[in-house]
Order: sequence, then C-alpha cells, then structure tokens
Amino acid sequence: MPVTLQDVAKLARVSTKTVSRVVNNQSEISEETRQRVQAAIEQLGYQPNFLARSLVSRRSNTLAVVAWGLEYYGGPLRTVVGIQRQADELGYSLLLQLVQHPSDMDFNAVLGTLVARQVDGIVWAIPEIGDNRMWFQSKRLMQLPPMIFLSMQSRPGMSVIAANNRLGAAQATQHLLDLGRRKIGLITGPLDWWEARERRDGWYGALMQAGLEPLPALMVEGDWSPASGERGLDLLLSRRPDLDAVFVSNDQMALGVLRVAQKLGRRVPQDLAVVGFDNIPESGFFCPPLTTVYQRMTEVGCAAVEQLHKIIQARQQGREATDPVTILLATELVIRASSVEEP
Amino acid sequence: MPVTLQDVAKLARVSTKTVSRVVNNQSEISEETRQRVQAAIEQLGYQPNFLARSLVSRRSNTLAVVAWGLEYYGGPLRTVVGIQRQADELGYSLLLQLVQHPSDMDFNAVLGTLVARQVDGIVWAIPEIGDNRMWFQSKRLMQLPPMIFLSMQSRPGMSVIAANNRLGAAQATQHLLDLGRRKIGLITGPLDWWEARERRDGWYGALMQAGLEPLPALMVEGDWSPASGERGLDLLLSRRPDLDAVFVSNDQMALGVLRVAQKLGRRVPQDLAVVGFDNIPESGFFCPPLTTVYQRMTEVGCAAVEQLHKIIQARQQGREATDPVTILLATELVIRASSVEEP
DNA sequence: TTGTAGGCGTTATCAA
DNA sequence: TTGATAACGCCTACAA
Repeated sequence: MPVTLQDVAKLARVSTKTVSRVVNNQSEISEETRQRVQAAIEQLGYQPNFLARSLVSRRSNTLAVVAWGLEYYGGPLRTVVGIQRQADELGYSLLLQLVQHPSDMDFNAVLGTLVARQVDGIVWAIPEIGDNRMWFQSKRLMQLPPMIFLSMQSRPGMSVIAANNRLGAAQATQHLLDLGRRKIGLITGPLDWWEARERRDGWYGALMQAGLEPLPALMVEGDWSPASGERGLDLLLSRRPDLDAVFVSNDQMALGVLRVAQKLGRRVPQDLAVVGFDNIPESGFFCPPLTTVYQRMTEVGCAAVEQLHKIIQARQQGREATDPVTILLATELVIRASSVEEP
Repeated sequence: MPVTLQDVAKLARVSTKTVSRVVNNQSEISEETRQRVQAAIEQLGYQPNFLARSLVSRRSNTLAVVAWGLEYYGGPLRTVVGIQRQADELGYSLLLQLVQHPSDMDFNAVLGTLVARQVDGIVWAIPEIGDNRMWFQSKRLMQLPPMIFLSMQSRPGMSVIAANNRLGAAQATQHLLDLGRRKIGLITGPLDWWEARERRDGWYGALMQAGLEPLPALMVEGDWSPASGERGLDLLLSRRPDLDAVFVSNDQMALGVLRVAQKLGRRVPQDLAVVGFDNIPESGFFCPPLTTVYQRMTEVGCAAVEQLHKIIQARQQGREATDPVTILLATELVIRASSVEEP
C-alpha cells in the first residue's frame, strides 16, 4: 500500500538508485531525469521510509530523553523544551521516556529498550538522588550509545551538564548579605538530591565568606513542596525568632514561606527577606513577587544535544574517543519585591 | 559489531528462524533447543533490533505526540504524562514533537516526518486556536496513521478527547451562585482558543439558567497570563464596582486577580469570591488558596492512547473502519478559601 | 550519468 | 520441530 522507491523508479522508468540519488540530493544526475523522478515522486506522494534507511545507514537520527518529574515544573520540563529545540535544529527526533520513580527504577529495562530502538544518543535527565547513579559506575557505559547526564555530580568518564546550583545559591545569599541581613536561614530540598546539596553548599559558602557562622539551627530540610516550605519557616522562626532573611531552595517552597510569613504578621521584605530558586512563571506574581534564582534549563537542554551530536559525529567518523565534558551554566538572580522594597 | 540473530544462530547451531522463535516466545520449539538458544543469547548479550523488526512487521510500536505549550503547565504537560503512562502499559514508545507556535506552523513538515518514521499513531495535543484545524478538513487524514485530537471542537470523522471545559466552567459559576453571589464577572482566555470559548459558554449558560443576564460588561478577555488577570479585574471593577465574584479561566490569571484584589483592599472571599481553572500545584498555596476546576488531563492522555491502540489493532486486523469517538471527561471542583471562608 | 547486485537484521512461508 | 529462502525498503560498491 505505501509507496516505495521501487514504485517511483518504475513510474519514472529509472533504477531505484537513481531515485535514491534524487531523494538524497546527491549530485551526478542529469537535470532531465531529475525532473522526471521528482514528478513521479510527487505524483505518487512518495515518502521515504526512515526505518529502512536507518537500518542500512546504522543511524536512526533519534535521541532519547529519559526524564522524571516533568510535572514539578522546575528543571526537567524546561530542559525537555531546550532539548527538543536543538534536536529539531540538528535533524533528530526525540524518543521520550518518562519514568515513574527517580530512584528505584529498572535502568536495565529502560536502557535496553533504547538500545533496541537504536537511538543515536541518550540524555539522562533524571535528578541524581541517593545512589541512583551507581548503575553507571560499571563499565557498561561503553556498550551504550553516547550519553549525557544532566544535573548531577561530575564524575570521571561521564559527560555532565547542569546549572551552577552552588553559584546560584551563593548569589542569592550574597544578595541578602548585601542588603544588610545577618540572620539568614535556609530551607533546603531533600538532601539526598545532589541539587539540594549544591544549593545548601552555596548558602554555606557565602555565609562563611562573610564571616558568619552557618549554624545548623539556621537550616531546615524541605521536600520541594509548598507545604514543606510552610513547616520550614515555622520551624526556623521557633528556633530563631530574630531571623531576618531566608533562602528557600525552590519557588514552590518559597510560596509556602510567604504564606506563613503573612499569617504570622512578618512583613516581607521589611521583617523577613525571601529569595527562592527556579523562577517559575508564577513567581513574579506571588505576594509579594519573589526574588529568585533563574537557572537556564532550556540552555542546559540545548547544550546537552549539542554535545551529544558532537560525540555521535565523532564516533561515526571513527574518531572514537571524545573526552567527557562537564559544563556548568551560570545562573541569574531575578530581584523582586520579596527582598527589596523597591526593586 | 552489534550482535545479530545470525550470530546467535551460528553459536547455537540452529537457523535464524529458530532463534527468532525463541526471542518471540513462539511455541513449537523443543525445550532442549530452546535452552541452547537462550544460553547463546545470554552469552552474546544479544539485543533484537527494533528497526529491522519494525521494517518487516510493518509496525513500529511507536506513537507520536505533537504538542505545544508544555511550559505553560496547564493542560499539555499533564496530558503528556498520561500518554506516557498508558503507552508504557501497551508497549509503545513515544516520539515527542514539540512545536514552537501553535497556529502558524507547517503541519505538512511535522506530519511528513512522523509518517516517514512509520509511527503507528499520532496524538495531536496542540490546542485549537483560530483555524489551525483547517488543515485536517481535507481528506488527507485517510492517508495518515490513526490520529486522536485533544481539546478541540468535535468534528465529523475525527476522534476527539478533551476535558469537559464547558461543564467545568458551569460548575464553577454554579458554585458562586450557590454562595449567593449575583454579580459574577468572567475573565476569559484568548477567545480564538476553543477551550477559552467553552469556558465562557459554561459561565454564560449557568448565569442564564439562574435567570441572570450575562452582560458583556461582566466579561473581559485575557491571555492566560497573570498580568492579564490583573488588568482584567481592574477593568471589571471599573465597570462594575459592585462585582461580588469572578470566574477566571485559568489559575495563572487568577493569581493576578488575587493580587489586584489585595492591592485594592477587596477581601477575598468576603467581598469578592474567586474561582480559577486548572488546579495547578501552586494554587492551593495562593493567598488565599484558590478554589478551582480540576481537569484530569492525565486521564485525557491515557484515554487518547487507549483509543489509538484500539484503532491500530483494528486496522491491523483488517477491520478498517473504526468509528471516530468524542470523549469529554468530567471535571471536578476543588473548593478552597478564595470562595468560601471555611472550606 | 545510470544500473545491477548485495546486504542491513528481522520475520514469514512453506517445505523437510 | 526445524530450516532454507524470500521478503521488508533502502543504500552503497562496483560496473556499464
């Protein structure tokens, strides 16, 4: 039923190879036959079959994205958008593989499918949580298509791209310090997340550098949810009633913080300055609008595909070894009314 | 380099067909050879090649999702999550195709790619805006793999799945009526969106049914953004200072509405009851928490894949004609403090 | 400039 | 129960 090269060839009274040449814009063809073939193609509505092409050319022009947590907005979602944009640019299609749980999942099964489908490369966009990177320690990486890992600790032999979480957190904390705040609390994400630890370390470093002590009492662990932000601020204030600022590790928790502050009659930013992380679209409309750290996850996605493309090209041309890279993209502080009265 | 059926066959001293039988769990094979082949498979680490399999079986076990606006959270994102879940269930992989613009895009190019890649079915998850469905009016649909359209006007010959936007808006409005509100404003989405019109119609119908007149002055058109929600409420109040409730067509605009209300000193919900649409994760933490309409977009995604699967199976078994369906999933009102003091 | 033959890795047919 | 052999649709050598 579907039209094949053969059909076109028959209609145009040429060989399949000739049609192939026309389709692939290869030179060495007379303008006349070219026209004739083109006409036949259009008449029949011929569409080349990618599967057959991939089979013989040993390239599927497909990249896989393994991700989790799209529904939590922050990172993964914007990353996927960036990945798609760059993939389009370079002529790849995207095989999306969302997983239900970020840690205890069957990597073997997922990777098996991707390998079976002959993807040219894989973007691993699952956050590093606990030891869910252990699997890759083994040398199996060699047997897989090229992979790029997003948002994880840099490791030898693996290419990693991420936003500079630590720098971002330091920026946020420094901003609060510059405003004259001295009792700066921290609400972290779950500390088995690499990103949460990095943000904590940024806060920690900034305080140290300012000659202040990052006391444990100033720190509370949240779980990224608004509710945990509420609990977090409650706890912090009960420990340190004189708290004058808080860096919250994502915007959703910051939303909870703002709620509690209002409920308790602490004015933001006069009594309590608040800075979040992520810059989700709503954050500019919180009460008050939230100062936050913007991480360009879209660009992380783009960079991932670019890297992957380089590696794929290199491998195909026989140049086997491409050195793994680690790229940390700078973050940007978006200053709004939750930290400065007149931003 | 990669291990093929042949390699396994050679090692196990059987024919390729026999190996194929083992791999595909076909019966009619002696336990002895079966064991031998299995051993060879494991020894070599054989992985079947999906491309080759698809080529000959004329099934790629791949579904395409064409979507736009993942970054706006509301519908598309959760839909994709649902699609993925059901696709996993049924053994399909997902080819994701995000487009940059929802209306003026080159459908031909997108569909061409998908056809070339031999996808078994397509979920069209781009919102209906203006006349961006025109393309499909032509009979070309017949030449394409089975398609399901999400969130659009029901049309003959096309399968459509959506949340019941009109019902949801009516629920929201009825809720406000039940609370005794009588001057109920509306902030719509862009009216060239089908979903925006449906929500407007729901509001309209509920007011009519209550014997109230849905005056044009009660209606303002927004663009889904928080900023447009702010402008919307400003405008409504300038026209009708006695407004006592407003139904806002999405949560993001509702966020803007809440901000303006607070700025103007209108107490929510005492002076002004507010209901949104979408139930984004943050909405429970707005000030005050937002009453809103929850549309189960995840289930819409699941249903889409289920339908697609049915059609694909039918086609493959020769039963060509499967009647197009239209499915509208019920919405659910989530009552919070923006409409009721003690929810 | 064009055509022929063979192969990519798998499944299906039909005979042994 | 098994095995040759021919597809599937395309591309690449190599000839013509």
